[in-house]
Amino acid sequence: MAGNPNGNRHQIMRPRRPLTLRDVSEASGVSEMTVSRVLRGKGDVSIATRLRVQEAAKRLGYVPNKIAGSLASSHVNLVAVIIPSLGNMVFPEVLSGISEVLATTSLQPVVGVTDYMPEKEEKVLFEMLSWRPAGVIIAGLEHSEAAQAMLARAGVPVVEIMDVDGDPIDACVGISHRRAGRQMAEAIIAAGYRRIAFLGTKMPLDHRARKRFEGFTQTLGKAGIEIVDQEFYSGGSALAKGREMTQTVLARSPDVDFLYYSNDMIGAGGLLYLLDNGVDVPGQIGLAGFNGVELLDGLSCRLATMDACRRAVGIKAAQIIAARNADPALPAGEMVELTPTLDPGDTLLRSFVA
Amino acid sequence: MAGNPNGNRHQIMRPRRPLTLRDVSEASGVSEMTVSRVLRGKGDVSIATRLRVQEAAKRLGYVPNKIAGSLASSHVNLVAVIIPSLGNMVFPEVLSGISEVLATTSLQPVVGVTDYMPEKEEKVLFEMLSWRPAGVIIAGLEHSEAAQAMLARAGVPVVEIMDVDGDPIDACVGISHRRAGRQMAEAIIAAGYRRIAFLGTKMPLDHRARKRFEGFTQTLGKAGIEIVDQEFYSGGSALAKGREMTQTVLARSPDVDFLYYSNDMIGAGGLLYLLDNGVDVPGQIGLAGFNGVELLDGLSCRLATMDACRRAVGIKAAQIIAARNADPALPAGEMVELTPTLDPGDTLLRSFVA
DNA sequence: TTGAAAGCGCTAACAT
DNA sequence: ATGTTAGCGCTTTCAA
Repeated sequence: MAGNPNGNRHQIMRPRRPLTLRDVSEASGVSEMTVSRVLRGKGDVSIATRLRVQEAAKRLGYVPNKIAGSLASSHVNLVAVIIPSLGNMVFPEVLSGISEVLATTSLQPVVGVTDYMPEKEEKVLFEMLSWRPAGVIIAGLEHSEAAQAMLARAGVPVVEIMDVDGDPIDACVGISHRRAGRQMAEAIIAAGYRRIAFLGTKMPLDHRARKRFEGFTQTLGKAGIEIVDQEFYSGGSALAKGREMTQTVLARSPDVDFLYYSNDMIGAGGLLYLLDNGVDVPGQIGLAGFNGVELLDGLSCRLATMDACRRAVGIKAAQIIAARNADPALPAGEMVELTPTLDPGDTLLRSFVA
Repeated sequence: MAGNPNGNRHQIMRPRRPLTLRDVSEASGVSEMTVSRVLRGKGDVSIATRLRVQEAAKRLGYVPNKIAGSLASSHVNLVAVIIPSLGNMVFPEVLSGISEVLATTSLQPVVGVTDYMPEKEEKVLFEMLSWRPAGVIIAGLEHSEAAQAMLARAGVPVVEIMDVDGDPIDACVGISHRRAGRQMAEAIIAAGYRRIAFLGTKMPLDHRARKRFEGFTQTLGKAGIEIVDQEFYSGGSALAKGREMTQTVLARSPDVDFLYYSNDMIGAGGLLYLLDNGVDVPGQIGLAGFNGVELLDGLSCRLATMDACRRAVGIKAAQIIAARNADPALPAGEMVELTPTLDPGDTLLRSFVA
């Protein structure tokens, strides 16, 4: 420092090899073991050594190698989160609940996306398990046999989320989509609608939408009502698709009085279409979607919907992982069924009965 | 198998220790090394041994340990992707471009979210670098000094995305937001609007929105026009916020004739508000947003916008990482500026001049 | 409070 | 085509 006539040449050539604990050890004159203790904040280290080590680590720009650390300690702070998609607003909200909780722990979420494809789910799961995560949060209860076997053998907490209609491998947090479909059917019937159409995603891929549909038609059936028409879609902008599908259904079945959509975005598209065409909503035609997508707050007319408790699901799932991680002796198989609330918005006539 | 009178008791007790290569080796009677070769598909292994090993691995349910593998080979197939948010439609689309390209390689994206907070970015980056990823894709050109130092020292390809207005550390893929702001200003002026307001996110956090704003006001200034009013927001549903902000601005500055929004969602909220209130769009008031959010296709009136080339950015960034990963001798510092296209939609009067 | 030795589960490099 | 040896960079365990 004092009087060091170092010229202003370029920085010292950096070694292109990543720094190791040993580099910090040599730079600070402290054993590797003690450096490791300082950097992890474990064990008793004198304040003096601690400072020397920290200074050296910072000066060198040392970034610990978690690969080596995890191998040595057989502890990985990663939680695998496997979801079908990031392209709609539903899973990002689950994620945000998960992140929020894990941020209070030493755990970190790692996200894998399956695009609703079982083979891809299997692949992503295998890939993630090969990093030996501390836990797995995975959407849905339907998985290939291989995937189920992997989850069962993983030896870490597994939380299946979003759905409770089925047999969980371990823990489970979600809502009953069958019940949600039934509840919506009841509300629609109570409001006096009778000629009801269903508009949804192509469903073999989306088990939750399928279960809602099943619960829905089942309850209608008990009331002696049959779906008047149905229409399915796959790709594209959901809003535009909702418009198209609605137009198609109305052309084919001009006498429908209710449209039940498998998600809010296509529902909103349908709503906009009807309003543009001067249809009396909810007098002539009522509508309902599913999810409680906050994104749509701000439409001139609020679509009836049912909240899927997405954030709450993420929070609870992460809490289970965190708790079991902190205390592996905790019992497995926790089951949490959340209760979605029906929001009639402006597109579902209020019924006279409660 | 034949004649084995095993009762139907529960499955064999599974050892709660994860399986290792050694287990597969013993089960198949093949050396660990050869098992390793089979499982990685590297090196010459006779078809017979290959089959024996694969059978054993599948039967046992062996999942390789990438932690050990990566440590031994010092190759990690992870690409760190660091973005500000998953809650709007912009970054998921970038991600999908990245995934699409990486899916054709052995690399895998791992996503970290910063919530537009520099400290969090630093933390997430440190955390991800400690897994020694094969590359880093990170949004923006503005990072804390510490973050810049980490990126520069990481020893792997770094691609800064979404923005080209600044000094990249290594490679860079994006659009010029200053230019985008200027271009939009030119179009608005050409269309004859003069009393222009700006409505946006609170900007210190969002450098790209800030740069658009700067380019925008700069070009207006050259034409002797000053922003009539401005309004900023932070949380909440963007659509609803767009409504609110628009109402606020109109109340405060009833004579505005153009509203420039920092993103499409709030722009759409504003548009819906104006239409609900019978304002003549784009005659009395014109509007424009930014991003080219496909989600909004399906609104009765198409908002003028500018495509941020999100998918293309993701694709190009991933290609750079993949190429440099395949051939580390490739030159660093590649710079790709994409050209956004202005879509006047239905909310920006066509100008007479080209 | 600090250090030395052993090894986590796998793969590179070198046999054979 | 297959096996053997020596680590990868860290942490655990034990000793001082």
